[in-house]
Amino acid sequence: MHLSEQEIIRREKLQQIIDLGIDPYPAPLFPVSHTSIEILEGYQEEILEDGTKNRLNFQEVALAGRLMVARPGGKASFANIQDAHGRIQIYVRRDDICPDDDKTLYDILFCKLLDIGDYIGVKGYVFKTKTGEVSIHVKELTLLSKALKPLPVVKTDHDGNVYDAFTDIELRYRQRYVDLTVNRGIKDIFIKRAKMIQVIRDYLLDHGALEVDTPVLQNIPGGAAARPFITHHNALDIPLYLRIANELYLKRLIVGGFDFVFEFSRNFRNEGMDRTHNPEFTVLEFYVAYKDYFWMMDFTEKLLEKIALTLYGTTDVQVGEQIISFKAPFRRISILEAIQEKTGIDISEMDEQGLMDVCKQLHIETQPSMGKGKLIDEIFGATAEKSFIQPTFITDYPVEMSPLTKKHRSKAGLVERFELMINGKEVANAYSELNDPIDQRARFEEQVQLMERGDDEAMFIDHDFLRAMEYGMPPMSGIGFGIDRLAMLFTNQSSIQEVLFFPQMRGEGQ
RNA sequence: GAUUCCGUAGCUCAGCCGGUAGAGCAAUACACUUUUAAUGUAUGGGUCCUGGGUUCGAAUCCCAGCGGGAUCACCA
Repeated sequence: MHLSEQEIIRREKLQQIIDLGIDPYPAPLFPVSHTSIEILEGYQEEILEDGTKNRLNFQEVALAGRLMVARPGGKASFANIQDAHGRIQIYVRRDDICPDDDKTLYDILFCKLLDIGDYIGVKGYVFKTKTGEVSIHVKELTLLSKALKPLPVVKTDHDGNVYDAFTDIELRYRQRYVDLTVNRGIKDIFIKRAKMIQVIRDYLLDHGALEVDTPVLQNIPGGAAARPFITHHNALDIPLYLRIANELYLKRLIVGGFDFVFEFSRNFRNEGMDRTHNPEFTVLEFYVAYKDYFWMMDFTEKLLEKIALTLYGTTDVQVGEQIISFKAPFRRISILEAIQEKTGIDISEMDEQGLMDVCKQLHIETQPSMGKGKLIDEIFGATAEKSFIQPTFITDYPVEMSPLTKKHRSKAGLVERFELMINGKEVANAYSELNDPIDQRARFEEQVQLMERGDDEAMFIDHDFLRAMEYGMPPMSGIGFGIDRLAMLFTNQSSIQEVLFFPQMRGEGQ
């Protein structure tokens, strides 16, 4: 193993610590009593008539964290420790932590052998220094874990200027632990993401939903049009697929008598990666019996409004250069109207050849395998999709590209489906779900024909799913939310990798 | 997958019309004994992504590969 000079020095220090009889990785718990932020926000003192200060709280505290900045001196030192919530200054006086003649703990351990990144625990009382900084006067100091690699040292001055930030994107993603440790604001992105998910979960639970788990390993990868990852079960000697969606399983549960189920589903798709696609990603799907897609639009816009209000206290959220308003209700427009609005072309009565001609006219590439539905989707994607910045429900898609969706109650050739577009991207996809088993079987068979025409993303027939439907499936509406995309919106990030702790990377090839 | 840019010390970067490497922070030592990105002086630290090629000589030019970013295409 190749070690840098600094790593060698730290290993030597580690040995010296051991030689002093100090365990660099002690086992006993450290009784943390407060967090940095509790102290920084809660410290109180009063100034007496004679001008002296009287500390009112935090007479005994115990904190643990990483040593991040040290300004050692001969008899007293200042340093910062960083815990999960922030940084706080500590004041270490030699004669306090070494009350006897033996000053080793201060002179050697603290001044010589501790490094940036080491975990320490301190006990003492809180005071305000003469420069006005709330600090911990340390009475007792414990090494909790020695760090053998040097962290990047990122410094911020009082004007908020950052010096020597750890910015290499590849290193930040590969060593997210370092990114989280040294770069301010990274944790906040993930905390916001977690809060967003919590708001959604609470909202669903408040409306009577049941959170469920369904298989990740599936015999038939159903519920979406996508290329799956394939794996193999040794004992059964069968191929298994990592799920591309959980839709068909949640619907089986509705058949079984639940009326509102949801799952945060990690899905896997063996397709390209870019700043909005990771091979594994999270989709929230939920299904509600006896509802239709109009109900789902109402429910969805209220949910998003609630997320915005909870995270930001307002419905207006800054996303890139845009201010996005999550104030319900959202605009609703059918896909055919949207295309007409953006291009002036009315394609509602066109057949496959007519659509092909429109594509040619608009310089959109087509494949012979594309059916009518796919062509309409291509036209929408090329001409209209990106222009929907404010939340908009695009409704009433062609039946060909929606094999799991109920036929529209009044518009022939269309289905009761909507996609929610925000900032030019699809965030959610929902239907009045198809529950007619005869129709469902026919739709699957059309998918088989598409597959034979060369569409490698057409759906497989799931006979068990059809069987379930034949037992009777109540009418319902369902939706899938791209949780990562939603997290990008609500944290103002333009790359999916910034909202995933560990985005997919190639091997480092050691 | 295509195009394009990038890969130099622990971190951030300079050096790139070829002459075998520099800065700041970090580290080490000494001095100073202190506050708040940054005290001073000195020192150490590099398979310049990897492998080939051109050349007397390659971090620098050429080719291939590996890894990453951006844009485009497909997909959520």
